[in-house]
Amino acid sequence: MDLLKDLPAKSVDMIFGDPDYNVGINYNGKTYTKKFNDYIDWYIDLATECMRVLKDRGNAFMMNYPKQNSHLRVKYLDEHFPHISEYVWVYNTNVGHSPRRFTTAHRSILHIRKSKENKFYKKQVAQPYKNPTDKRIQQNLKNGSLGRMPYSWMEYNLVKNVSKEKTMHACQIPQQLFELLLKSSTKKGDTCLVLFGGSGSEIEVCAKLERNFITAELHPTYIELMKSRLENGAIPSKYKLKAKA
Amino acid sequence: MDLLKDLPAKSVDMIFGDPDYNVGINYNGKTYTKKFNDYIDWYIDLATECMRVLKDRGNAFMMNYPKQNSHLRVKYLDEHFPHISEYVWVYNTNVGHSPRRFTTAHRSILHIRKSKENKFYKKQVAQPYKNPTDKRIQQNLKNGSLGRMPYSWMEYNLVKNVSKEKTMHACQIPQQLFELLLKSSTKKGDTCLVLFGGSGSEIEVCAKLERNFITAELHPTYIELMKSRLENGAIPSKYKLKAKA
DNA sequence: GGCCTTGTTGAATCTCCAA
DNA sequence: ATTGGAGATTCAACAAGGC
Repeated sequence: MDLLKDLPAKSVDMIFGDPDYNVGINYNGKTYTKKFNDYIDWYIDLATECMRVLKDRGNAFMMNYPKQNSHLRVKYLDEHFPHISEYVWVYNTNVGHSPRRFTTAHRSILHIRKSKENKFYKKQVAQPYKNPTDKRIQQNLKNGSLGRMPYSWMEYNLVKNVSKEKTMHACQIPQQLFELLLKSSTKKGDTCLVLFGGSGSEIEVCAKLERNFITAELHPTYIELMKSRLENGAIPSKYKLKAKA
Repeated sequence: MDLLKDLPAKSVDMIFGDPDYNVGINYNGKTYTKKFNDYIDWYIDLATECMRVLKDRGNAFMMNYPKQNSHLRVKYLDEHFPHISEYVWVYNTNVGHSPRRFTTAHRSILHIRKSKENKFYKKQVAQPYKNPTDKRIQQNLKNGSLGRMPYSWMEYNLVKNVSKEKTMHACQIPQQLFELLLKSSTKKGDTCLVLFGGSGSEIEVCAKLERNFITAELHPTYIELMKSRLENGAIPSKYKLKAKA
């Protein structure tokens, strides 16, 4: 948060926030649970700073559970920003099958724009058509169309424990998901602010796609992880990494 | 709304609400905000009455766009009911592709329970397993398991113009979606309250599955439609149909 | 390579017990 | 009485490994 306050206003093109959800998960020995209302107050402060550092035509994405994002939206965002969309990341899961309600298997992502004139690069995130054999679709493809626009919902698998992508970090999001959001809202050389770098998987994507990044992560162990990941992956060191230990 | 106020407290097992979403009308800034707030006030009143008539162990489902449901939840539901889940209905679409954000292709469904002890019938809505060839899954099936629990998100196609299910009503929801919710929360002979019967497709499902129903629809034309649908479908007249014209 | 089998584990949820 | 947090429970999905 201190790092965030030091950043100049209107300085970043894209923000991705995937904070702790306040559900008592153990992050390498530490848990960070607060009362719900305190958590929301903190979340609003965080979002306020984010919106300050975001450029007027930039895009911010905040991921959380639906309830938390509803409160952020109603108690803060909707009062200040008229252009907000909600997206959902949906996935399959094999845990937590409650007998009295449906199992939670999605997250909310709020897309906040400061103006209607936000920069957005639809063509960079074209998705494969659902029915590529359709005659009209084939005509589209022949005419140079790269695919359909993404919808407000996207399905990606959770990063499973056994997956190669998986690190020691407790709750990684799939790189593909972040890549979609990043590509949709930035071009090469643009600056992306990743709140809570976590395991560094977002940073890796930024580097691969040649976006500059700024990140903050509280946990020293994760910082080491991120650093080594960047080095071992032979990622050019010109990308700036700020870390708050 | 008047009909709703006439219903006795704690008298229905399940409520499904799919109200008008208050969209399609462009007001300029301030007017929009006022109209939106008026809408939310109305929506809260509606939900308040619903929760009054719902049995203690019943289930209510309110469908709307994410923003509207966020406001309902934060400004009313979360203050009174601790057991709320948000589900999403996701679908494919080929309209409304905005160049500056992802196309809205999902709706929010709030599942409100008055207590943790709500009646819920998991077995009636078992879904197919994702990997039915797994030996352990096959063992489950052999032991009488009907499948896995549904997740918090479900994909069903929109009711298209060309579909047989389609009537003249503007925005029908798929019968399968309603069927899932109905089966999960009621048994034969239970009573279901359908707010805004619309074209009567929900009523048809209630009748088919032998649930009693109560509904209200403002538009006389739709009431005629519903009636003829029931009659032509040779549906027993024991099911009570209240209509407010 | 595909197909079958098995290992592994959970930003899920439930159940206690203590404050 | 309520709340809340730690620990136990559960089970189905993914990945990997073997044939």
